[in-house]
Amino acid sequence: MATAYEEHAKVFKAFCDEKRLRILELLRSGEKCACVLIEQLDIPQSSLSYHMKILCESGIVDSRPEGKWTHYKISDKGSNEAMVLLKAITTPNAAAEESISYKR
Amino acid sequence: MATAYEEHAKVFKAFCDEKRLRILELLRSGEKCACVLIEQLDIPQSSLSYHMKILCESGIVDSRPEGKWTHYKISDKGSNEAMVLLKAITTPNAAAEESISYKR
DNA sequence: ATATCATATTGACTTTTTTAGATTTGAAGC
DNA sequence: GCTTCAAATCTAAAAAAGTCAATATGATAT
Repeated sequence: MATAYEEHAKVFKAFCDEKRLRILELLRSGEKCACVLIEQLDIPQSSLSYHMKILCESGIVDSRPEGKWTHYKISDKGSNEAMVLLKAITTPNAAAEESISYKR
Repeated sequence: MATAYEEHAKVFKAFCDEKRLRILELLRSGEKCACVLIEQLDIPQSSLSYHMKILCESGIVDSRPEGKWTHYKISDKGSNEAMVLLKAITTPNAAAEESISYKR
């Protein structure tokens, strides 16, 4: 059973790798076929597939199989959820503020 | 020389580890001394120090040395920059939209 | 200056992540 | 059916990240 922390970490792992950031940059200009990503990034097919799996499982990217091809695009829903999560993680918890900040 | 992608990846690495997320959760309730974090997380001192270094270098956490102690807190500036960066990474690039999405 | 305490750094080790060739799967066309 | 092509999975190896005891550093107190 994954903790909430592990679940959250998984989301941000999408943004922790240089190759995945380059993939997202390419997808910012619209939906792309895997073949285009492989060509533009100049990486092996298995490597792209590995990173796309991570991006899709984190919810940041959606895949749309169409015949032999798979098209990928940035997920509005996933992106917004990541924004909300990041905000939640870094926003002071007012109710708990002013609690003890050091021992003794 | 680090690429922009590497720089950006570094920011999100702050949120990619379960322990660091637990540290941030503790800091949401206000500034904390390292001693408190060690006690609450039940991890060795060197382990906390390792994670605090990553959090501080990513800009998400600020440290404030005070005599023998060091106090840590979430950085508003760093958090906001991470939000802006995440938004930029996942927002469609209107100018480049509708470009070629597959070969041939 | 010596002792003490808090944090940082080092080094050896383990675990996790990433890489890339080989193989498999699955859909389309013949 | 068989062939072709795209993508996913497998496998082993390399690289990166995390762990933790031991040591070093740096500030305070005596």
